[in-house]
Amino acid sequence: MLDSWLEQKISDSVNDLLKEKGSAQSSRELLPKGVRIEFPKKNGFGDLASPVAMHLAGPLKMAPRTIAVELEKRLSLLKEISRVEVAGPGYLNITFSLDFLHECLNNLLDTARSPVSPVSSPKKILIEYVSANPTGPLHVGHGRGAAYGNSIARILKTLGHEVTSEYYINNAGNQMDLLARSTYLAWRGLQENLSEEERLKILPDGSSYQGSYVTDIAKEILENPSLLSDEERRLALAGMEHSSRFLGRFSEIAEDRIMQGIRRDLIRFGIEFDRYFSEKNLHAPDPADGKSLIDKCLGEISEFSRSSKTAGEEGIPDLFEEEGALWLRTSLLGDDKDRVLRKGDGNLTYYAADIAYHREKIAQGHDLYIDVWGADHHGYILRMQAAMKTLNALKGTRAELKVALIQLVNLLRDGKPVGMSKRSGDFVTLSDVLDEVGVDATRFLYLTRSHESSLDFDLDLAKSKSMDNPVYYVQYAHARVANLLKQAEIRGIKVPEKWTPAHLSPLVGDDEKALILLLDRFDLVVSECGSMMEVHPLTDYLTELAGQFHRYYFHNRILSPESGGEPLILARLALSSAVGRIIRFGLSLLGVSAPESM
RNA sequence: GCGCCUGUAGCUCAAUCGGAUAGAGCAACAGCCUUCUAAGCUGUAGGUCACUGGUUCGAUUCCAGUCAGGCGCACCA
Repeated sequence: MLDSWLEQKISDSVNDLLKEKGSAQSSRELLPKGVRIEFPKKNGFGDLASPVAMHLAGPLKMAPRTIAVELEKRLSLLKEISRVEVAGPGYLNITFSLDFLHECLNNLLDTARSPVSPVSSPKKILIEYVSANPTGPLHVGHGRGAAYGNSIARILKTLGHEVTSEYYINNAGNQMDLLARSTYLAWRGLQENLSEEERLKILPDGSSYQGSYVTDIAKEILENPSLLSDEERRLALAGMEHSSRFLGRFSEIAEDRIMQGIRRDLIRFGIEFDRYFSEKNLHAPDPADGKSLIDKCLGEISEFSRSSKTAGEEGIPDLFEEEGALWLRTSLLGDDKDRVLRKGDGNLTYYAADIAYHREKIAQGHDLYIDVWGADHHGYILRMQAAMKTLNALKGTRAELKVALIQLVNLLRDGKPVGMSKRSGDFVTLSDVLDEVGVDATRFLYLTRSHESSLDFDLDLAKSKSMDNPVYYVQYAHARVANLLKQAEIRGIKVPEKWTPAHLSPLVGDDEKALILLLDRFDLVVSECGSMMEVHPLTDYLTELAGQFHRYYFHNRILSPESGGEPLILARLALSSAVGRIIRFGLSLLGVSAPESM
């Protein structure tokens, strides 16, 4: 809040200066990116600093230091600022008055106000994440996408956006067929010794899903007679000749059980979706006209391609038929080649379904669509962006699509990578990791790095309850604050219902000032997370805040100061509880608990 | 071959969409518990920001090229 306040004041001063110079221009015109405010890393450069005089030097044709001195004259008149210094090539180093800092801290203590200010123009956002195929339990890679997507959603919501979250269930296509066959194979295997020949009939290319969950589902089907009809069971036992009559049932049951497991893992991980969207719904024919949503979508694009003058040019891909297939001209947007929607054999591609899915998204009228994908899908981004252009053009919408790619997770134990092969079934599931290290550490550690960097997830570190482990470091700071307030109560210290700046006036130490400045920055950190679509600035910030508080706590006897009496005790308690509040709030955005004691 | 991500201290990573002397945490070394939680704190040491050019008042940041690692390049999903 201090930064936006200062930005405004400097902007005013610049306008004032321009007016005096007889210029018709405004600060906004000369500084399209706004007045830059920096947080000096080192002491001695003021509380906040701005290089704005350097930025203005070019357009105004004046020396940066001359501009800085002019701005200094105006800024130093403000009672909120105790000192302005022109330094280096033309920096403005600003030091705030203590009264003003106390006022800011008082705002942070006011539980009626959110410590995060809302964005000026809230958007309607749909975020799709996880969307793991229902062919097996969530693994550690999915977990990272889940933690990221969920925290971004929480952050955007806190910033005042209207956020809906969605999970796309890829339950149509070959991999579901393979799952059904794998389950069927396991089910047969439980009842008889299958010949190699029979196995090959069930799984012609030999590969299958082999995790223990497949056997579990097969066992359940075997032990619960009501899952299959007598007819289905009879045909299934007879072999693959009538597979079309029973494989669908195996597929349904397997998908249902796996999705149940996925939902259970997600809830345990602190994640609930507003909606699950099933790919099957896109393929199902509408009883009214016999057409599926995909048919309708392709029909619309096809009609648009014929009738619209812009289709096929100006970066708006159109639809065309060639070599017996149906294509979208994605090469218009720099794709290596055009992409197939309906194959020569008449079957639809995954891409076609995904376009229809995004058409359904657009129909809901959001401003921004966020898709969170694994990094291995990056080749798909251009294609999807191309389809969005076409959809926007034909729908007359301006929906924006942002894709966040989540890089790989390397799971380490004893410093060595843990193998994760889905085929052999020995991969580590999210659930295993949660059993071993818990939800809090898992979520926090997933979010300590930019999603664009691959992440080493050290199981031993995650488990360790020591200072190496940032999540304990941060949570411990919160527990310390809670304990201080409890101790104060035990000692009969009465904490006021509502704090006022007068309560805070004893806070004059350098470390106290620094803590207030750091607390004040929280607002900006969260808003940056939102605009950059990154979560790790928040985990970094919380670690820094916790560290600064631990140091403060160590060096200052909060409940029994050397001197200063009750007013100082109260003031320090106020500062501590502000720290507690911000840590609690920040952890909640990460989906991590803030314990009262540890 | 083409595309995307990454290259910063011994290790894992930051660096506020071009700014001041590039910062943390581990690990190493030297210290601090009669106290509101030592799950903590203090100090020392550690760097050719992969390399080479370019853009400008200024580059770890932007551009081009080179090298290295990861991932992806289907009428699969």
